[in-house]
Amino acid sequence: MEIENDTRRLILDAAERLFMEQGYEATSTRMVTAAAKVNLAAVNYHFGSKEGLMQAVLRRRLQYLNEERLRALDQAEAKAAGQPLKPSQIVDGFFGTLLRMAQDENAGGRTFLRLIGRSMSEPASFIRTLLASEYADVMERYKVALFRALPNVPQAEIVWRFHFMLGATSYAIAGTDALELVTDLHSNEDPDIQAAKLLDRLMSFLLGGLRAPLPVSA
Amino acid sequence: MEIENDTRRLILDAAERLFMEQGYEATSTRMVTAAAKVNLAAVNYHFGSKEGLMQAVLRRRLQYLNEERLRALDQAEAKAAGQPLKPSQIVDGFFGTLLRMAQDENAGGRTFLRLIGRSMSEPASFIRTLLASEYADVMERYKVALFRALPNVPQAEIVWRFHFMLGATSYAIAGTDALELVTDLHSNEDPDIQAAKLLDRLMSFLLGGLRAPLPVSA
DNA sequence: CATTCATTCAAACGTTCGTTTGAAATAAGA
DNA sequence: TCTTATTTCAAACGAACGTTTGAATGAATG
Repeated sequence: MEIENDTRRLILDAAERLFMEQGYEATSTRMVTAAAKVNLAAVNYHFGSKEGLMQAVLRRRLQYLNEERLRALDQAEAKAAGQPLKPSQIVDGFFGTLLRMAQDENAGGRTFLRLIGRSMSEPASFIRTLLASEYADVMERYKVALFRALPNVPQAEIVWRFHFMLGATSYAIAGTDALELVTDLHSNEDPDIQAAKLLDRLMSFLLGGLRAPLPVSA
Repeated sequence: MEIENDTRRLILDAAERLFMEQGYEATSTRMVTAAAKVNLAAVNYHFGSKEGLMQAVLRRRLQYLNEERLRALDQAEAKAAGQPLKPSQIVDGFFGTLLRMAQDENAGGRTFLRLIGRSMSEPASFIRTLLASEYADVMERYKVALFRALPNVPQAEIVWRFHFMLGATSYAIAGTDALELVTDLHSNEDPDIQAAKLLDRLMSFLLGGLRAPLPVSA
């Protein structure tokens, strides 16, 4: 009766959560199928392999995320009518779009957000290959926008700073666990408010870094 | 004839490199002992378990690193004679000390640098537990120094920004692989010069983020 | 030289892994 | 309704995993 296969979605949801919590290698197909309450063989039947499952998990969310990112950039550039964008607009289009997905449970919510943060540092090469190909277009567009927005900054420097921004972001969202390494803050706030505050805090930090004085050696 | 056991060091060196390249889960004890050219049982004989090996690998370098960090802070505070330090001094003491280790092959060099970057996002909980305990003292000292250096910034905000700095750094050093996701820069420069430039670039970015205007919601 | 101790070694342990199989169940099409 | 795909299922596959064992080896000690 369903348009979308039920078993597929159950597996994707369970895998998304488990890959987020334990990483790719430490998650077995048996854990996934047990959590999804489907037969063990269903992973290989529907996704071919564990690798294929991971790819499907990532792609399901990344496609929507990166479409939204391109849409945000299109919209800002249309409004700017040929003028360069402000760096804050660009940073918000890229990182703000990501963090706002955390408040959309249909788009994976915080689980997907943390999965993305973790996936960026997964060692398995097929994961980095997938991320690279899924990100290629959107990365190119945003790089060009930043080059235009910061014409006095060497392009190599901008690329580096983009890279630093990615790191700060993926690490910030990958784990509250890692955060507890740094602090012993415990908040009882509404998670949505927490997420909004994180976005504000992160945006300030990223923009400060992006617009910092150039290093002497550059 | 050796003071330090030879097999132990061979295993630690091989494990350091393999854990760095493939992560903890994806590295088997058989890979380690094969690379070290020692018997398979040597890991369990000398380190008790694979977990014990990972702990020894991390501890060997972290102890030296964090001693150096405390030394740098002691030295700067002695020279300041009670006055608060400059943020740049503190950031350099923490992150500069780390990045300068990359140029010291006796301290693990770039291999250890990248292992640290990767370990920060390893999912295995015993790794995060180890990192938390190894970092506890040094983190506390640096936090206090930052609080004093930035008396007008809410302490919670400083903790967050420390966290963002950790993320930007660990990600930046974890992989040239990940970097190639962002850019297609290929450099033929001397690795030492590259490392020095990375330090300059990263320091500029981190300081810019640390001193950025506060978010409106803060 | 005899003895003790730490280390190395080949072999095997039981477990878990990702994947495959072929039959049973269910849905769809003629 | 009969037939044909599609999907689910229990069971098993071989391979690789971390770890253990007990004998062989070597160095140090008396």
